[in-house]
Amino acid sequence: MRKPCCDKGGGIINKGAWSKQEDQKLIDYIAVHGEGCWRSIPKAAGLLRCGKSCRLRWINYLRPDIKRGNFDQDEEDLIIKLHALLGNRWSLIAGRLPGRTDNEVKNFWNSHLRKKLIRMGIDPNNHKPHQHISPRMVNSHASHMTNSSSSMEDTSNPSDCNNDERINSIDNNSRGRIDCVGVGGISEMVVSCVDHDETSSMPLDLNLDLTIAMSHSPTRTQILKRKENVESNSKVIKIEFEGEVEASPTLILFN
DNA sequence: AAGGCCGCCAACCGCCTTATT
DNA sequence: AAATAAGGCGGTTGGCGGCCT
Repeated sequence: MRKPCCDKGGGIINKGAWSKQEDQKLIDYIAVHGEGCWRSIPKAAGLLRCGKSCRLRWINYLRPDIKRGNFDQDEEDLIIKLHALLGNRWSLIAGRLPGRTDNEVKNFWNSHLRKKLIRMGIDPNNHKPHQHISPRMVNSHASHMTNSSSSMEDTSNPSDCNNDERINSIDNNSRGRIDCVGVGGISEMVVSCVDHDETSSMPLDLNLDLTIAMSHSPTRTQILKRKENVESNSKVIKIEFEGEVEASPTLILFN
């Protein structure tokens, strides 16, 4: 059997903020040996930390490919929309934002986006408008969220009024299907539930595999093609780009 | 200038899943 | 197949800095 991750017995384990020396030791060690068995890294690198702490420090702060600084409008929009689809699955959401970590996305959501949605009259938990907010206001909210990058936005689309209903349906019905519909590219994400008994008490288990292949050209992204596989009880949805359309790569899903 | 308040964010904690024996 | 360690994830906390009174 394996030994415990952290030596809770007697060894002295540092906690709290990392010093520059500790950071450097971890960087140096991983530069030579790569990421590997986190449990053995502290001892091997000469750190008085537990393996989990080393992993967290590396993943959230020291990794060279981390994109630091403010979130741009595209990223903000994407987080809001992915949160509507996935809920608090921060690692999944962060996976769609190159260079961002789950911790960073989570913090950004809790400190900025949640409050922003509340100010707009949107319940950040279910992305539904509060009772006193009219559907018109929701439309203007949707418009605001995408106007930075979407040239295909059409707030007069009556389907927009039902957007939050769809979002809610995937939150409450785990084994859902995402349909991409629209004219001239993907104009909206339609979430409908399939293979799920409304009356069952099955726990939420959103099994989505949103595989996105980027266009070879940075300025031209491609229309989504949806593939569906049925694996066990859940739908796995793979999304690839096919054909070309002018749009922001990160927002192609939601134009 | 000092103290209080608030927001941000790095880090910890504990639970769940996956891998290993 | 069962037990257990390791990894991964999301919720929460605590320290720090900036702003306000």
